[in-house]
Formats: sequence, structure tokens, C-alpha cells
Amino acid sequence: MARQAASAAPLAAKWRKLAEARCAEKGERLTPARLAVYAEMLACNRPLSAYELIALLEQRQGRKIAPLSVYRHLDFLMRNGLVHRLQSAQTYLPCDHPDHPHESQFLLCSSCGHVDEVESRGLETLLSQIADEHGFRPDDAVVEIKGVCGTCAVDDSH
Amino acid sequence: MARQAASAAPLAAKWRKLAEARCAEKGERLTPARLAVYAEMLACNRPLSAYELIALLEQRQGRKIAPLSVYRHLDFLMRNGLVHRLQSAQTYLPCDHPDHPHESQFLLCSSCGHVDEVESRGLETLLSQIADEHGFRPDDAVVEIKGVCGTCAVDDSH
DNA sequence: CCAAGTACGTTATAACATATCCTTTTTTCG
DNA sequence: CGAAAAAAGGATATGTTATAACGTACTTGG
Repeated sequence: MARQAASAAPLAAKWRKLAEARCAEKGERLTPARLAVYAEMLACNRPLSAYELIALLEQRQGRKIAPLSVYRHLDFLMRNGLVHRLQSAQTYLPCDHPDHPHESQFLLCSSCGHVDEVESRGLETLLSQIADEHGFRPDDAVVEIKGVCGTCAVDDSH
Repeated sequence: MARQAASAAPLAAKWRKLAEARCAEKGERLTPARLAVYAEMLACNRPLSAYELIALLEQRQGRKIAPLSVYRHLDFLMRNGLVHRLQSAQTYLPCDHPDHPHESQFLLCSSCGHVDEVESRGLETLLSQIADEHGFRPDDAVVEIKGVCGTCAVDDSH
């Protein structure tokens, strides 16, 4: 039986289609190199630093990859709402629900490293209000809550 | 008249006393080196990268300063609530009201670079609620709103 | 004094990100 | 189609941010 050359991480059709749709909307080109970075991030399913991502891609593809390439691909993916950057950890994470543009808030577990992406309209409203009270016109907000997730809290108590 | 050797930035008594009080509470030692970093940050009155701070201190003191020294001093100042780190900009800013421990939120103007530190109990409550809904125990939250401040917005409209 | 702990200096290096320049690929349009 | 333009990607170098590892000196408290 033929073995396929594993030059890219497997990518579920669901995610590929969403990604294609998001890029098509803006007339952006979702090239194989870009898709490979996105697939790798989804396959790994945790926040990755740019250099961790480089290492994974190099291993997968069996060749050297320059940091700049990955940063360009990350920029592209962020620009199109497929990937977020965690500012407090300098890592990158695929968006959990890239079906629509949105602001996100993150819950970062300091114990297991898991990150939960949540979307709270109430919070966004309140942030706008706060900005408004200070005569400030907000463009975009970073909200990253560090703490311990439910699973780890349960484990702690044992 | 005697000219004083300007080996440290001038530091208003108000800020020095607050800093001393904060450190005394925790039995921490506010040494001259630490105070010099704090004074420099207050004198500059804008977010500084660690390396900008190094350059300023080197100029002021007329000698080389190792990055690690400044990072240690910044850690100290943050640990004692005198300085904040802006996660999205990788810069450091003296706390606006170090008279009590608190969580802060920041309004960062992308036009003039000014940063406003605000404290919203309502926001903190809402963040706790959101965490709670997700079974998450929060330790600390990063909230940084980027946008355009009132002053710059007025200028824009001309 | 002496031991322990904290602060700080020095050198080196790790980790994160971008600049510059050039080649390849894709698109556009006569 | 084929030339020009635009977008993407590769290679090399460098800039920026942060920490490791190790040693010395300065408190502090018995």
C-alpha cells in the first residue's frame, strides 16, 4: 500500500473549508505554505512560540525554514482571523471559532498550559464604556486572564 | 554654587515615600540601584523598553549597565507594585497610584503613545464572573485597550 | 565573628522578531 | 499568448528582548 509523504499535518476538512471561506471573503490567497503552518498549529492544539512552530515544521518537512517565513505566515493567518497571538506569553494559537470576525478573551491555565478562548459581548460593551468615560476611542483590546482551569483545580485538591 | 553630580534622576519626595512604604510593608529593601531605575522611569513618564531604560541609565550614570541588572530591578519594582509591564508592547511603566495594591487596566494611544492607567472594579467583577462561568480560578488579568486618546482624536478631526 | 540570605556585577547565550535583497510564482491585461 | 506587475517566498544577516550561570560583596541576625 502506498504511504503518503507526510509533508504537512493532516487538516480536518471542516477547518480547511472555514479557512478558505475566510480568505476568499477578503480576496486573500491561502497558499500551501500558509495552510501548512495553520495545519501544524491545529494539529498541535496548544499555544506555540514561533520557534517551536519552526521546529515542528522543519521536522515535518525535512528542511530548514527561516523565522521570517513563519512570521509572515503567522501575520497572514492573524490578519485573516485564523490565528491569535497571546500577548502575555508571546505564543500563537489557532482561533477556536474562525467562522466569524470577533474579539476574543483568553483564559490561560498556569498549571496545564491550556488556553480557553471565550467571547463575551458583555465584556466588550464594558470595555467600550470604560474607554468612552476616558474620552478614548478603542480599536482593539487584549484580555488575557491567567489562573487555574477547572480540571487542574480539581487535581490540586487531591 | 555647587552643582550636584546628576547620577540619578530627580525623584519627588511623594513618590519616594510611597515606594519606601510599599517596600517596607513587605520587608523588601529599596536600594539605591533600584531607586535609580524607578526614578528614571518616573522622570521619563512614558512606557520604556528595558533597553531604552538601560540606555538612559548609562547616559545618566556614565557607565555600562548589564541588561540583567535592569531586568532584576524591574522584577523587584513590579513585585512591589511600583511598576507595570505592558504585555502587548513589551514595555514598562511606573504605576500611577502605587498607594495600594491593585489590578490595572490600560488605555494605550497608538497615535501619541500615551498610556492611561485605569482601575475599574466593575470590570474586575465581570472578569471574575466570566472565569467562574468557565470553572476557572483567576489569579490575574491583563487588560490593554489600544486605540486613540481624546487629545489625538481631536487633532485628527482638523 | 560567622553563617545565611539577598543583592549585584560580568559574561555569555537563549528566545523572539524584523530588515534587506533577490528569486519564484501568480495574476493581470494588452 | 506573453510581457509587466504584484504577491509570495527564500536566504542571510541583524536587531530586540530576556535569562542562565557563576562569582563577589554586602546585609542581617544568631
